[in-house]
Amino acid sequence: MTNPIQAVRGMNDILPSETRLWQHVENMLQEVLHSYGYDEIRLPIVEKTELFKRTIGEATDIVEKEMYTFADRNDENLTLRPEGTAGCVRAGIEHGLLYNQVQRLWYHGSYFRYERPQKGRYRQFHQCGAEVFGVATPDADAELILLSARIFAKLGLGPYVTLQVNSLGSVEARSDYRKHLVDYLTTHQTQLDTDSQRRLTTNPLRILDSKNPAMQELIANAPKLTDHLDTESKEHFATLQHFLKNANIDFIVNPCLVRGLDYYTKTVFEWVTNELGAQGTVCAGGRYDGLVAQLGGKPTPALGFAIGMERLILMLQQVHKAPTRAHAHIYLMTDSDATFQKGLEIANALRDEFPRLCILQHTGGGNLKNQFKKADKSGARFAIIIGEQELANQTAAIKFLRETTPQQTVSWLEVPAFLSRHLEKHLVE
RNA sequence: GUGGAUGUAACUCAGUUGGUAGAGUCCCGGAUUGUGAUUCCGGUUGUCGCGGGUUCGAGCCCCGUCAUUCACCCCA
Repeated sequence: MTNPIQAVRGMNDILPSETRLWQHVENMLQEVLHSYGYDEIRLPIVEKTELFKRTIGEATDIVEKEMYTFADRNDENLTLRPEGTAGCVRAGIEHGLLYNQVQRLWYHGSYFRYERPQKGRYRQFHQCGAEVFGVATPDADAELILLSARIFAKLGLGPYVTLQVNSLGSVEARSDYRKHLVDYLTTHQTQLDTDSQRRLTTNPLRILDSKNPAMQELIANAPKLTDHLDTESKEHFATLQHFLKNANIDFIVNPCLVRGLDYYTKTVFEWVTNELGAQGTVCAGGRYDGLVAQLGGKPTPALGFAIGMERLILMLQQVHKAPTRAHAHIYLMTDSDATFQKGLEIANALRDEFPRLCILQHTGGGNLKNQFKKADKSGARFAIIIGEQELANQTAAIKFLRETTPQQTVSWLEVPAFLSRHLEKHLVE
């Protein structure tokens, strides 16, 4: 045997034992988003590199060292998308979706970042994102957060997540604050750890987010972003909190919450959990009022969030013990070419009659004992046996695999009626 | 990019100071030539991640490498 080729590091196969759960989560997300009036948009996986450099920020880790970037055959510089907002805004501008209108969009797909894989963090990962364009007022922020809260509630994850919110203020207020913070930190430079020394020039706001216990006192005494907010942002943030309280959404204001991407303004929020080890953020988002104009569109306020699908799935697997296997409902067995042929006919007739049923017809030969073993494993409630005897009599033997009711023999024509009598209603409607 | 842990059967894992590769589950056959999940009997699991080195001899010791995993960094 030659050496088997393995998957690329950090890029995972989602196996049949997991896809049920993925489908369940995806269906639920789609349902909730639709119920809030969001429309799906499907976007390319590859964009021009320039798009991400201009939106995410040239000095961020994502752009500096985590992008899968390559030149195509025409020497165009392209990148596998590391996040969704940039492409969504690009498409919105390109197709005139953002001009003088309110637009609610959602999307779902694969993203790529070249990082060391870890629990809840992979090189190819999946996000489900939602974006709202054209609303400047904090009611949109509130609605978006409520939508995310509904998703966690519907998945039964409410008790395991907490909502953190903060406001970064306007672009001007933020850069003003940044100056104050850098001044403060520079005077205490000797107390900074090596990571923070580096961040002092690249991304000083992130120092507030440091996990190093030795840094906490220094951070606690640092100038507060809240004290440097512009009046409009303050009011915006206050109104948002008011809406959230009245909607009975629990949240905590975390003044140290700083998102990693450059384009955020005013509201930022994260849903975090303790169930995932170091990767606690399962959903994150915020407002980015400047981005549309920055990419050449008419100035348009906007906001959105993204959910990390792998993290959501990991949480569900950890918190509930979700059944993940598909169950057959009926296992159909035969014992010769002629009976197999008849079995195909009967199975297809049943599929016409009951589209929801999963009918597994045995293939691969073997005696009946063997076939019954497989039938048992399939999870089916009924085994339908078409042997030579049944073929001659135009009947089917139907055995109850999960209860002690004795096996019955019914004519071919009566099989559908038998099943509608005995199977759960939702399967045979 | 940095640090720790782990790679033995399809799966979960043993493997003694270095001396012929093990168990359970699964799978297959039989007890029951047309009836499963229980029971009993029998059987197949293998480049011990890969490549070097030390040794009479390496799953075990040494070096390298790849992968997985956890954490840092960063982020969903």
